[in-house]
Amino acid sequence: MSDIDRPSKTSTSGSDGERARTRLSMVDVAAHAGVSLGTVSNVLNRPELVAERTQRRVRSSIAALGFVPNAPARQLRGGRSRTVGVVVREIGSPYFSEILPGLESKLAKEQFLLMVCSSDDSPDKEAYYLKTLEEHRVAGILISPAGDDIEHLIALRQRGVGVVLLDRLGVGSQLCAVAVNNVQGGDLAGDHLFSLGHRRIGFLNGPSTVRQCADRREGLHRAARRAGLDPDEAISEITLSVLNAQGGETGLAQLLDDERRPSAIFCINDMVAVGVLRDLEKRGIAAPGEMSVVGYDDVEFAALLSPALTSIRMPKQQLGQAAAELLVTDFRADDNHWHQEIVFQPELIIRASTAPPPTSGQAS
Amino acid sequence: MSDIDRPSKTSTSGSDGERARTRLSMVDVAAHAGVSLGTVSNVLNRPELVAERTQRRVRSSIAALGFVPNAPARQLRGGRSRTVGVVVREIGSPYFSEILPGLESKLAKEQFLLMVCSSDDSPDKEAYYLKTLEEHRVAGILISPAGDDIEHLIALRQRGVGVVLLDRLGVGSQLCAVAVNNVQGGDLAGDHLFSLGHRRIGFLNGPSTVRQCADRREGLHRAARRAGLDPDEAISEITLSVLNAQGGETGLAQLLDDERRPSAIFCINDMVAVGVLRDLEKRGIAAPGEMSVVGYDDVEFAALLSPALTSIRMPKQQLGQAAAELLVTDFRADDNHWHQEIVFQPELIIRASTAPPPTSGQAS
DNA sequence: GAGGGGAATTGAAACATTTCAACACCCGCA
DNA sequence: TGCGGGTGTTGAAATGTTTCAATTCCCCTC
Repeated sequence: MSDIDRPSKTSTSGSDGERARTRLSMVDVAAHAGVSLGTVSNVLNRPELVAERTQRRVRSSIAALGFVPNAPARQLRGGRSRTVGVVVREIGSPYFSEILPGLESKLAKEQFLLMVCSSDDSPDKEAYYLKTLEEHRVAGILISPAGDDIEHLIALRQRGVGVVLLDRLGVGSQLCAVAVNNVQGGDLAGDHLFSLGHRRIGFLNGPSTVRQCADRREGLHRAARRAGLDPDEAISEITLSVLNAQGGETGLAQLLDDERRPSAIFCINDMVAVGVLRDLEKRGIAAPGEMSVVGYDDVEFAALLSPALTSIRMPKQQLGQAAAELLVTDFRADDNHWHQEIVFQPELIIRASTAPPPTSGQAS
Repeated sequence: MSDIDRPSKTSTSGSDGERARTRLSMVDVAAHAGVSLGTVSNVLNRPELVAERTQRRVRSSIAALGFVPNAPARQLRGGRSRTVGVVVREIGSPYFSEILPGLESKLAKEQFLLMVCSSDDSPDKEAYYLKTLEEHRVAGILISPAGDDIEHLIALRQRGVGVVLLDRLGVGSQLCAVAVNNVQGGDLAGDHLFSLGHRRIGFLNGPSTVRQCADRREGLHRAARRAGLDPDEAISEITLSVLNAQGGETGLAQLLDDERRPSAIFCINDMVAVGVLRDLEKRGIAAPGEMSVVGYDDVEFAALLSPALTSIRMPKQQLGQAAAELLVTDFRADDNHWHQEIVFQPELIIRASTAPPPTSGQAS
């Protein structure tokens, strides 16, 4: 139990000189079956052109030799590939891991293989991955962009790569996109807190270069104004560099140090909220008694936290599926293709982490 | 808020006749720069052979034309590719999404691209993906196998594809493997419960065709015997077909119907435990007062459940990283390569979901 | 002024496919 | 007997690279 960091390495027998030197090619199959190269290809790609008898012969040669077609070579001549790239901002986040299954199931059905990349919110790493994916001649790319600028994605599209924005709208609709209305999400959260009577709320946001973050802030401000408050007065925003539980803890510390401590906190995602809740408990501050907390994304376990987390639900499964569908139709629509934007609406899920502020002030 | 299922589709302007017809190749670059094809290739692959002046000329032609190398063609001639396949059992599970980052970061550093596949525990789907990955000539495959049989993986290895078992040991060490000792994990959980005084525990297990499940059961039985109990008496095992919260709820229902209701439940993973906790609360059964619960995996949010979940921690980050490292050395070790198995030890994390049984019976 | 040697460049073969025009064969019909 | 028309099959070109032996060029030395 204590040697968790000291894995037991067990080097065991078995040097393998067995690695196949050279792979078999269709030429070998053709020779073995006594037919021409073209016929083997036809058996594989247009069997209706080949006589029954010949087909059987070729197929049994394939099986006998253990021939495995070479997809790259195939693609070289044939053109399009059956591969799509997925570039997410943080592969480990529950948010993306709840989107991925929707993507995967849809694309697997269409026989696509997924190349999954994590930009870790770095535009450089994103650029590197995009370049690499383009070199691999993927049929399309699903991406949740790291930065605000998406010119490079439009250019990519013009070079013939299908592009669908995930969780983000394009500018001037030059790209297909699937997104959730983040302004609305921020508004819902703010509206909920303000109408509970909160007059000053902390906002643990991500960098505003991330579009989602900027949008949610806008929604939050809108809700404040609608409640008759000055956003700059009512909202104390802190920019986190890491959007996980750790970030939530450091953000909370800053908010508590504030001379005008807020009575509620809106967190940019559920992981941040988790950190806040965890730290509130450690500090002996009651939630929601002394401090209300709202999360974002409504990941699967949000309902199971203590207290159960009020959050903004994103239809993640649908998001993934819709994106995959858009990409697939993008392929099919050979020429005159119209860019589509699908916008889902988020939903406020009220649970146990929000309540009116301790000394319910001047409610409007 | 109510139209979450009715996304607003906004078809907008922009049919693009812009799609590039034919891609440029190195031949075009060569022509533009006034050099031969071979020189362009050298600039890209062995710049030390090419004169400064020429390099500059070629590079500026590449930039001017917007040339993008063709990775498949490259691979065709060059041999090995920079792609690895990852086949997990359930892409959406928090368990795998906590392993993936470790893999990704390590392999990204080595300039590999990840093809991620989800077998959904179906050997057929797994076989399909393995075939497809092999056709793509991936350099290697990291896999958490769906079934017990891994002969096909050994064969794959012999055909020259690097294979590393993830979260599972091979038989007779014919493959590299990274795993956590599951027998030990089951033992830890059982030992904890039995020494708390529980004499009958429910075990929500997965299908025993899954090796991990069989191993954990073995550990659990071992702990029972060590506590002087007959495993068949002391353990009431239920096989779940789906290992998520839903499965946990249905499993709990069965355990409660049992004429000899257990006083504790050991769940095959944390998601199942989540379902159990959720349903216990719904039924008004106190945890851990009336029913103790132990999870497995110790996913990130286990500590945040209510009550905080006692669980078996797997070093997931390290698991991913170690697997990636093993695969990379597998590539480098050209010939006489020794298969390595790295076994991590799990750790019991005691939190608030376990306690002595209500009427502490005859403690040994 | 001839020859040697190193650096830079070239040309062609090779990689494993797909595609397509051309060919062979067989059958029925005039 | 010759001929048209399928149906199957073939051969060769094309795809975008890498690799490597061969070649050119230039400078230096004797």
